[in-house]
Amino acid sequence: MTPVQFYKCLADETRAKCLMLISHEKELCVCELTEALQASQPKVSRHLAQLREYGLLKDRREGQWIFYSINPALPEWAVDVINLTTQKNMPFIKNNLKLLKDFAGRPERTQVCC
Amino acid sequence: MTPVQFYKCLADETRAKCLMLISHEKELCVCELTEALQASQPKVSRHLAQLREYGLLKDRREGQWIFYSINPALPEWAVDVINLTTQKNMPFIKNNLKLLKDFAGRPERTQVCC
DNA sequence: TATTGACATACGGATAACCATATATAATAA
DNA sequence: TTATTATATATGGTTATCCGTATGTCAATA
Repeated sequence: MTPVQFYKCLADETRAKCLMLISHEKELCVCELTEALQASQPKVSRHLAQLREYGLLKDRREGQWIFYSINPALPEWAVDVINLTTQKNMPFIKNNLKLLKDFAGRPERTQVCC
Repeated sequence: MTPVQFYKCLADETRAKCLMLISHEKELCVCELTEALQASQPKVSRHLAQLREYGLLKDRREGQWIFYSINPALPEWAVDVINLTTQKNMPFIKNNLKLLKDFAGRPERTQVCC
């Protein structure tokens, strides 16, 4: 993983917000992100697939849902960059967090994350 | 400056290496970066202009040379990201630092940087 | 003032990135 | 087994990004 590959993953609004929301919420499924971003399902899914392929996210299935979280195998500096970006740019995802909070269809988690 | 705008600046090898080399050396001129990156002058100049326009770099003229350094007006989190990336990815710029060190045509600095 | 060296910018053309739409898969429920 | 819900992938078109080449600008010097 070169720095350039890593930053290409962050250089798109959909991907950046997915990472920041997941960094903030620890774990989110595709439909939650679709709602929070007000984006189409294939669009969100495609970007999540890219983040998984590049090793930034990991996924786990629970019933019909697939939950995404930050890949613990990611280099420490990259995790630090994601968390720092999230903490210092909360206004960037403020509206998305509200949409997520107001989303009625959020699935129950039976397993605790991490 | 949104996080996405910032990371688009880092999502290109030429720009990422320019930022990392400047982060490491404090200040570099265009001809030094052109040599270190083994790239064409217009290519380097164009990317530096973009980094300046987005507020990541500042420039100062000294005679014929234009020296670029990290813009002190940049948000702290962004400076931290650049420095962290540089410190934790030295192998990525190792060859470029050697080319810079071996470059015979480096200009003298009459002013001290920063 | 003419020349040289350092740097910036303008202009196409090539490539990569992104998106909407349609369709496929996988689990669950009827 | 059929239908439904959640998610993934494939296809083609559009836009953005990047680059090489040519040229312009500015300062120093002859």
